[in-house]
Amino acid sequence: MAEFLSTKPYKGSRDFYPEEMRSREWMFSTMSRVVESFGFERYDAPLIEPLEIYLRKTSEEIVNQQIYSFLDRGERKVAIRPEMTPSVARMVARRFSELVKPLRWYSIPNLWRYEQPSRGRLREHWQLNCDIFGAQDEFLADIEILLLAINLLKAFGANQEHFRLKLSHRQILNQVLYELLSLPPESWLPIGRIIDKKDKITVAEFEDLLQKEGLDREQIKTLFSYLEEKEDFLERHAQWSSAHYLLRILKFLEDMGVRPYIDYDPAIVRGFDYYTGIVFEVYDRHPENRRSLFGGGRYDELTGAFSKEKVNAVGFGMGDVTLEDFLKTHGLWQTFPRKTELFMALFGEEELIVHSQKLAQKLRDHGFCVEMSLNSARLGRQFEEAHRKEIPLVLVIGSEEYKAGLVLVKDLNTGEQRRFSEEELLRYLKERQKNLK
RNA sequence: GUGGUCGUAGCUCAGCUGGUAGAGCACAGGAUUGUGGCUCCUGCGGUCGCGGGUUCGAUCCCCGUCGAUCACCCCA
Repeated sequence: MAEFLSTKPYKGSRDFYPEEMRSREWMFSTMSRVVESFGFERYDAPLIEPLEIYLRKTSEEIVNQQIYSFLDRGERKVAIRPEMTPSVARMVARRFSELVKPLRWYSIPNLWRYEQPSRGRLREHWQLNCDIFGAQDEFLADIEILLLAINLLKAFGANQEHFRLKLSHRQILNQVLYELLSLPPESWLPIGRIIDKKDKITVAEFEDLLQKEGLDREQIKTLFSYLEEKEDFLERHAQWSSAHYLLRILKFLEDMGVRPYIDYDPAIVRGFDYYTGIVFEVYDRHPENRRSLFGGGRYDELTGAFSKEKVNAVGFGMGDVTLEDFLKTHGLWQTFPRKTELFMALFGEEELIVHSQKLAQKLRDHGFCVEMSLNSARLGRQFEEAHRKEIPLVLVIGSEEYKAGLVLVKDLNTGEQRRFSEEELLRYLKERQKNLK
C-alpha cells in the first residue's frame, strides 16, 4: 500500500496558488509604487547570513529559540534571516563611504522565525522594509518615515477610521526613568517591557509588576503622570530635547494635516533594544482585530556593529500576514482575474494548427497574452476551458475561416461573436484594450 | 511552552442517548462531434487522523498520540 507524501506546506509557511499570487503581487506592487514615489530604491540580500550578525543586537534566548540556524558543510554557523535590518546595516556599512547619503532603501524579503504559528504570525512571512540612512537632518527623515507609513495604508484604501499610528520617543522614557525616577540603566529594559504591556493588563496588575521591579509608590505615581498626561507632560518637560523634539514632530504632522492618524502614546516602547529615538506602532482600530500591524523607529547605533562609521537610521518593517488580516478585516482586500485575455481554440488538422499558432505569435508580438488550447479534439471543451479560466475572448480558425482568411472571435462575457481579418482583429483588440483602461 | 476547540469524500460540512456513513461543491461521462455559463441523468470517490481501551457492536464513550486552529506566554 503506497504511502503518499503530505501535500501540506511546511508548518507556518504558505503556498501561493496563482489566484493568491495575484493578490500578493497587488500587495507588493502597491508597496513598491508608494515607497518609490518617495524616492526609495529597492535592494535585496541573501536569505542566509552568518549567524553572528543576529547575535549582537538580540538576546541569546531569541537567537536560540527563534532562528533557523545550522552548520553548513564548511562548519560555518549560518542562519536563515529572521529580519532584514542586520543585512541592510551590513550592506550600508560595507559601502558606506561611496554611497550618496541619504539613502532611501526598501526591500520585500521573506523572513523566517521558528515559532508557534498563530493569527497574524507565521514562520515565513514577507516584510516591506523601508529605511532612511545618513540623513543630515534627522527630524526630516523621521517625518518622512511617518508620512510614508501613513501613505502606504492609505494607498490600500485605509483611512483614519481603520488605523492609528501610535508614536513615542525612547529618550523621553529613558529620561523619565533616569531623571525623575532615578533608576539605573539596567532596570530600563525590564520596565520598558512592562510599560509595553500596559494596555493588555489591568491597572492593578500593571502596578503590581512595577512594584516587583522595585518601584515605590512615588515612582509609580510619576510614571503614571508620564503615561497619562501625554502632551501636557511633554510641555512641562520641554526643556528635555527629546520632549521638545517630539512636540515639534507632532506639530509638523498637524501642519501636514495627518494628525488625525497619529496618537502620541507614551506606552509604545517596542521590544528591540536598539531604538534610540522615535518609536511607533500602527494599530488596527477594528474591535475584532485590535493589534499592532507594524512598527519601527530610529536606530542610530546599529551600523556601528559593522564599521567605525555610524550612520543614523530610521525605518520600519511591515509584514504581509498582518497587513492581509487588516485589509480583509476592513473589506479592503482585492482579488484579480488572470491576465490572459485571449484563448486560441484549435481544430485537429495540422495545417490549421500551424496557422493558428502563427496568428497567436503575431498577437503576442503586439503585446497581447494568448493562451493556446492544448486540446484539439472537442470545441465545447475548449470553450468551457476558456470560460472556467475567465479568459474573455476565444479565437477560432476552422476550415471555413481559414479558407476565407478570417478569424472568429467570441466574447464570452456577452456571447457575441464576429469574424475578422487579421488586421481588423488587431484593431478590434486594441480598441477593446483602450476601453478597458 | 500552557490551555481551549476541532480532525468524517479532493473541498465545506451533516451524522440524534452507541447499531460499521450522507449532502453540497468539485471531478469524470452523457443529453449536446463548430460554441462555454443554465438544467437534467449517470458515475467515481471513505481503514470516519493514528494507536489502544470499554462494549455483542465505536464516527459517537474513555485514554494516549499526531495534526490543525484559537487564546495566552514570548515577540516582530
